[in-house]
Amino acid sequence: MDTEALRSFVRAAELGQLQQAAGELGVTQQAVSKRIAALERELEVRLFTRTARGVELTLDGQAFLPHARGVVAGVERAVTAVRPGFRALRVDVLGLRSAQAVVLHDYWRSHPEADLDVVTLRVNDPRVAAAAVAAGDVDASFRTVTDRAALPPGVRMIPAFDSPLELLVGPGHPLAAARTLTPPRLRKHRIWVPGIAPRSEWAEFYDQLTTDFDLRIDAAGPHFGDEVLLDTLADSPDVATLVGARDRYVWPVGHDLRRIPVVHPTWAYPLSLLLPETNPHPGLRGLLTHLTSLPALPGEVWRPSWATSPGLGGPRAVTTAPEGAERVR
Amino acid sequence: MDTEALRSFVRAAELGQLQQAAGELGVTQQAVSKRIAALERELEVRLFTRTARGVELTLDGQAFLPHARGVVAGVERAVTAVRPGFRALRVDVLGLRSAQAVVLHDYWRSHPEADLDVVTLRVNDPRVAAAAVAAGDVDASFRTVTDRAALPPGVRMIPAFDSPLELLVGPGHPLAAARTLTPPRLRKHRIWVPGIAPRSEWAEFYDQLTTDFDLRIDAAGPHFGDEVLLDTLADSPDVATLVGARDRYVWPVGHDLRRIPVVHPTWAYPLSLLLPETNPHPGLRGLLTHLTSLPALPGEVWRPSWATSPGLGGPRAVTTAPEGAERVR
DNA sequence: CGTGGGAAACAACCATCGGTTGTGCGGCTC
DNA sequence: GAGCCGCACAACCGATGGTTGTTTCCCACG
Repeated sequence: MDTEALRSFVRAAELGQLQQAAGELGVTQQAVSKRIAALERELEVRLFTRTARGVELTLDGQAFLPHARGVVAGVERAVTAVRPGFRALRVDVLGLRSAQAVVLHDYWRSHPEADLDVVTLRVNDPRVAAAAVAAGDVDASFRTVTDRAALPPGVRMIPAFDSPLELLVGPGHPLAAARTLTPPRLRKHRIWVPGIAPRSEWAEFYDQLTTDFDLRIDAAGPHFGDEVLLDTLADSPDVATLVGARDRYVWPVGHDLRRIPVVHPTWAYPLSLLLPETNPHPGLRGLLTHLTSLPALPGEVWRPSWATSPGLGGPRAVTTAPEGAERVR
Repeated sequence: MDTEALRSFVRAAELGQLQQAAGELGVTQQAVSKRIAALERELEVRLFTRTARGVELTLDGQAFLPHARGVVAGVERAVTAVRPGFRALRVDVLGLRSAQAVVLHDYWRSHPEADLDVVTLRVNDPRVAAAAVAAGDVDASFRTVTDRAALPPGVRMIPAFDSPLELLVGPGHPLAAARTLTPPRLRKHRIWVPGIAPRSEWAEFYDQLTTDFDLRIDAAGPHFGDEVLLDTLADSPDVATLVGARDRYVWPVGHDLRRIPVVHPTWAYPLSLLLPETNPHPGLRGLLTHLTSLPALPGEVWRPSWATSPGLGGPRAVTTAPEGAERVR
């Protein structure tokens, strides 16, 4: 079935004339007549009764019309969904349960009219994500490239928001009862953060954390999925892990895991957003505004060196970074 | 855009292979490849990345897929909406505000899963409606053919339900304050029922009513629409009309019209249903069951002669007419 | 490191389709 | 009854979408 035929049918039904419909569609009356005839042949029903001054819907035609309209509208949406420059804002996140996705969800809930596509590129290397941004495959990506030289031309990186870390432990862990924790209390406890790719920004983050606070962070070993991690934590009396405060984790009620904020200082993982320097998606503006409106972390905050080095935008509070938003057209 | 191409795209995306998709669709791999290529050319984006062991959706492909699914499903629905034997049950009513439509609406509300199309044939002659039933254009029609010989072959008529009449008057009418009315009290009052086609079953109904109860029913004159009728009633101190108790009429609050039931006896307009004798629509069964489950009119009931003559099914209560339903396959 | 296999793309060919112009036909309208 | 309006039919033609045969590419495996 040809969607052009459906379009012709809808227009002809609305106008009550093949002639006029043909004119609007930029083809001859005969072409429209053939399209309708083909449709009728395919459906094996008559859609129009032909009268002296046009056409009139049969009952079958009346029943068919709303469906045809729906299909035509669907095709329209389908095309605009991928049309470069018109499609929905497409933002890459690390995972659908990450704090990034939560923030995006919040944004969408407060701006339901925003056309937003949340995708996961399924690549680890942030440089690959940056390349995807450069190529226009995605309009923005919540990734951090710690080495500015690795940023492809045409892509810039701006601070997005700080994700505070929490300790996640099972009920048998010695720290399980704490309401909050300060870094010194975590010394000598084993912190297990599996699946950290070597030389990634996460590896660097935990390296600095380990050094600055004299911790035992075990970032080695493959990650077999959140389920395995959570199962292990639930049963273990001495293993803990770190998660973002806004990351979504779900576990069976029996696990009885505890999330304990770390304070004095709060450990903040600074999330960045990669976006094209030129011709950013118009929908980005709203997202950036939303990001700048997020409240800053309260109290004393620790960040990794790259977030405080002037080479990458300097140590500026997220709440006072309007330039990033303003520079977007 | 060709919906076959969309179908191929969806299937290929699900299977991750053009080859298999081609097999399922009954065409060669090359055909599917060309369809996808055409789609990509039309959309000006790549939908798949080609790998050694199949295809994988690009981000654009991922964004496009749900829309493509929607369109394919829409086409499916559109086709079944008119496919003879599979389409929704299509019932003709005199008007969307008539008691018939109200009953159908009740039926649909109690059976939301029933696929029901309520249509108005926009013809006055019940024989034309009967012909539409015979031709299969509609599956049933709430019409009454008083002369059995006028029923086309293959169409039968069964009693549907009785519609009790009420007097509709303006606030200035002498009967406006009555809670109920008996026929003798209506004598000498002018009852205006415009738009009755001569020799129609409605004309016959009012003829018999006039004769049996010695009324002044003025059934002449064209009907300029309910608005005109209601406006006239609202202002007139001596004009009344008859409406079905379940007919939906709406008027401005200022009109202050009154609906007054007629009792001892209740005047019942017997509604009938025309339906094909053979191969009725499967959905009809549920509707007929619903009709037989409607409560009979309470008290003393008057009906026109054709509803009580044995030639057309005899005087039987609607509530005791299961044969009609049972005989439907 | 070459090789075989699997999957998609490319090429050539052909029937069909969808578009065009030209013409016929049936109902209104005057 | 003549003219007009609007749709259908006919003939024609380039584009399209299908086929078979062949090539290319990537990966796995010996």
